[in-house]
Amino acid sequence: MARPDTNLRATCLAIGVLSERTGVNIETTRYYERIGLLPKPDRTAGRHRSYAPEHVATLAFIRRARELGFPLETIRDLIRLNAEGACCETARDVTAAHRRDIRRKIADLRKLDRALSVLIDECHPGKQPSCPIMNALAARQP
Amino acid sequence: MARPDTNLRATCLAIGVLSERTGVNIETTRYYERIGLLPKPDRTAGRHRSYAPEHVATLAFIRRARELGFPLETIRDLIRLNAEGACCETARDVTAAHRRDIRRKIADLRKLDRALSVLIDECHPGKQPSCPIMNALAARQP
DNA sequence: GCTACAATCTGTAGTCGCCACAGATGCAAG
DNA sequence: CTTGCATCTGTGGCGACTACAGATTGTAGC
Repeated sequence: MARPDTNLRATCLAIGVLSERTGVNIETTRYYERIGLLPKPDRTAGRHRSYAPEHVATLAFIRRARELGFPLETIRDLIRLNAEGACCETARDVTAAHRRDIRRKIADLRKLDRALSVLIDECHPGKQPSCPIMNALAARQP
Repeated sequence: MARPDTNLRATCLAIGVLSERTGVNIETTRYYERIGLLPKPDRTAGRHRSYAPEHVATLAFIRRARELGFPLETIRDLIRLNAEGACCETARDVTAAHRRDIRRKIADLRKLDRALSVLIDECHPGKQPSCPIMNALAARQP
């Protein structure tokens, strides 16, 4: 009748197992706890952390959000929203704002790409008296 | 005959003037010196930094390279290359490598953009029982 | 020369999101 | 009981700055 995980302890995980299961580095997990992103787990008699299933869920949540590039402070908000439920609109807004950030970064990087490409295209090693790339960097007056 | 800047001191700049002229923050300029990117300038009797024209040129070089997104360690190499002259091929290689980095970052960000867009498109606030964004983040098993 | 006030000085700590280490414990198997 | 791995705490590093605090120095007006 009583299955093994009727015992609460049995479902709890050491930090190493948690790490493997979620793909989050041990040190990173402790870091998340330190900054208050992951709740403090119970401890064993010897002060080792003992993670309950909800910790696994939260850490996996954090990992997936990180994979989507959300900053930790935003993830903090998302976790709160998720706990509150009924958050679809806000979640959408937060995600859309994040996508705007990403797109801004892409635009910035594309500008760099174009500028670098111009320099590279101008540069024909061995066929010019001076290097266009170095000239651009060392330009007297822009 | 003797023009004002026959006097060497006259062409030297305080850090504030250097900062304005190159557009590099004062603190940043000192930081570049600390990490050995910008050579240490002479000092006045009162230990204030006194920058010669070559410092202006180097700092302007650094600034332009930073605007192109080169990391400081690469800029260190570029400065050395520039001082050595006859560097066109290497400069081109360094720039091309940097462009590859930029393009990799763009590709990564575009992946994020697409993933976020899928979530945003799936999310229609008020028309669904649960939020697709939150479901994706809190997914039981990926 | 004196007095304000601005500029500069040094040194340190904070940012973001981790990762790595040292040295001390804890724990489980043989 | 010992061996050897896991975990503990605390600290410092990364990149590229920025922001102070508190002490000097430089300079302009009087």
